[in-house]
Amino acid sequence: MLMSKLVGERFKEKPADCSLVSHEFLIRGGYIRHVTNGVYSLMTPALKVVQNIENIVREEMNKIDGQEVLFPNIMPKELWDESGRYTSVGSEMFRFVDRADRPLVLGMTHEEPCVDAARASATSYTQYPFCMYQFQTKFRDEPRPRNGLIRLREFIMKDAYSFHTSTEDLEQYYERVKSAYFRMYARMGLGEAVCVAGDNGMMGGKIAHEFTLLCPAGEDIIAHCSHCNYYANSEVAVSKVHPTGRQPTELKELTTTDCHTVQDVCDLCGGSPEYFAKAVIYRLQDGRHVIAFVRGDYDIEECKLQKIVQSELYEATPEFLLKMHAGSVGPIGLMRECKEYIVIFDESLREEHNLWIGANRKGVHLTGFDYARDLDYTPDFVDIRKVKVGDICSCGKGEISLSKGVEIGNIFQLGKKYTKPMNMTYLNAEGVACTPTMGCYGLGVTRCVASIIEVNHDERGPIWPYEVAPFKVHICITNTKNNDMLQAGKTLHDLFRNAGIDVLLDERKVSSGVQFADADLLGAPFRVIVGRDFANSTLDILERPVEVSSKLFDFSKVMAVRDVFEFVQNYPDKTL
RNA sequence: CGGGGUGUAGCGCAGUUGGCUAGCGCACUUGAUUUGGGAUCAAGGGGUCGGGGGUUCGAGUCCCUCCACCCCGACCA
Repeated sequence: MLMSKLVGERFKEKPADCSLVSHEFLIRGGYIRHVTNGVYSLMTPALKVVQNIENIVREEMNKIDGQEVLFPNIMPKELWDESGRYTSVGSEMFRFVDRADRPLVLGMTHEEPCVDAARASATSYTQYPFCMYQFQTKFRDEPRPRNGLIRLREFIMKDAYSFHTSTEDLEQYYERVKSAYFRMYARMGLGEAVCVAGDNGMMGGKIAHEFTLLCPAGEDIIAHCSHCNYYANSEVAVSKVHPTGRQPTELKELTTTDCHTVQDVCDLCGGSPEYFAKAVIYRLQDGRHVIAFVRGDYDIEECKLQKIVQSELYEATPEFLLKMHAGSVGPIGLMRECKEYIVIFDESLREEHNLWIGANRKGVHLTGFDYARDLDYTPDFVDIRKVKVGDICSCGKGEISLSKGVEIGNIFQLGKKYTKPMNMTYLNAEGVACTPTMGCYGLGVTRCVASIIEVNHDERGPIWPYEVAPFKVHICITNTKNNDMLQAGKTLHDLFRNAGIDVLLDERKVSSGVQFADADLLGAPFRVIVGRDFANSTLDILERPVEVSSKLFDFSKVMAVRDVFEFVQNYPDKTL
């Protein structure tokens, strides 16, 4: 490829509105072009990275017996009615009608067409297990796309679906996929990715893991243990609390006029947040409210609470807050459950015997609360809190710390969530009709492009790992008026191109500074410079980003060009 | 969906209480001099000022309305 013909502008200035380096370099390097909210055109360099990632993923999926397919993007409403997701997923799905007013959807994930295809033919247990996968554009009407290729409304994903005749078989395959994922990420330069326990979200099923790249650009919070190998998304992360060890005492009243928060009461009365049973109130789908008590130094993890109450959570109504004396809500006098509300206690309160609570009267709190003595029922303590730095890991030995992470893949054990409602069955060895169990495995290809840059760059641009690099070799000719130099560059270019190695030749009549800056943005792992040392019959070869490692090659004979070629081809670390 | 903001050349921006032919930097074209880290000089090309409507002798500027995009939040495999 000739640099003068490469479509896509490169910029010197950092564009406004780029808070991530990957976003900045993708725009500045001419990799992507913004089209509309959360939608980009992928120019040649970006598409080459996508294709290189796809090739890695394809190889690894084939190694675990995946078969590549392509499901459609346009699907009829009826198919999504079968699984119940036409109504359950909400406005994240793009919906439209055709000329005959038939309702259609754009694919945001492909369990439905996959089950539809599989159920037609996989009717005998002898055909199991099997796995189908595809690379497909997904459409999701995200509330807030952002950060370049990290969060898009239209993006490329590898999604895979496996079918099994037993849970054990699914679990075994699940582990094979896990290993394959680690191999894929290592090959594409995301070797630091970790596998974390995750939420199953809209996919359903019980067991779910996410592959997460721990880096500051991430939008997820990942908890991990300093001792064991525990990693979990904070949405589902569990921990043990340090009990305060405070001793039982009598109930006493505190006057807390104008106190609205735990901190207000602490400031006025000298307490500490962990003394409190704090009330957090949400409204439920059925119109009732949930009053969730958690120790004052913790916050509610809404994802966990939603699962406990089996409902979405909404903001509490002002009427209810007024009636309950929000700011002074406490457990004494509340029923466990009634027509208006339900009460839930977090585990962090189980060991506490001298809690500060609201008195359910404006401007009054109580100290010395002991649920065993002061409630006429024993609460069911459940885990609804966000883990916190310094918590004890469930292993009992390590401490929890929190990091940001980008979710670059996820795997789910779906069970029969789709196969059952969609009436997929096979006959087992006894001739009995059974419902297969299913797993699904996603990997965000476009998101990986951005993630690779996040962890492989310097201040001048991306440094692509060899296997995903859009161009493996970037040849700069610093004086294109010199015909010999031009010819040497072209010879080398043709050599690489004819060997099937992606190569870029910068033969533009621009200053070397412009060439080098553009080369930095395009991030080829090797750079060959036909320049000032050409007069001494030598070429420079650089590996990004270490300019000091430049190596000079004798260029006095044509054979020496081949030396450069072989050097790059045989470079020991090129697959790193 | 709530709060805030921005729309003027490919990109980044200026444009005063309404005023004359709509400007600047980068990029682009041509010529000359440069050529190992984003060169210099000269001459050029490129605009429905987001769309529509209104006020006015006159609108990039004021009013109404619609749209798009960005940021914060809610939300979210």
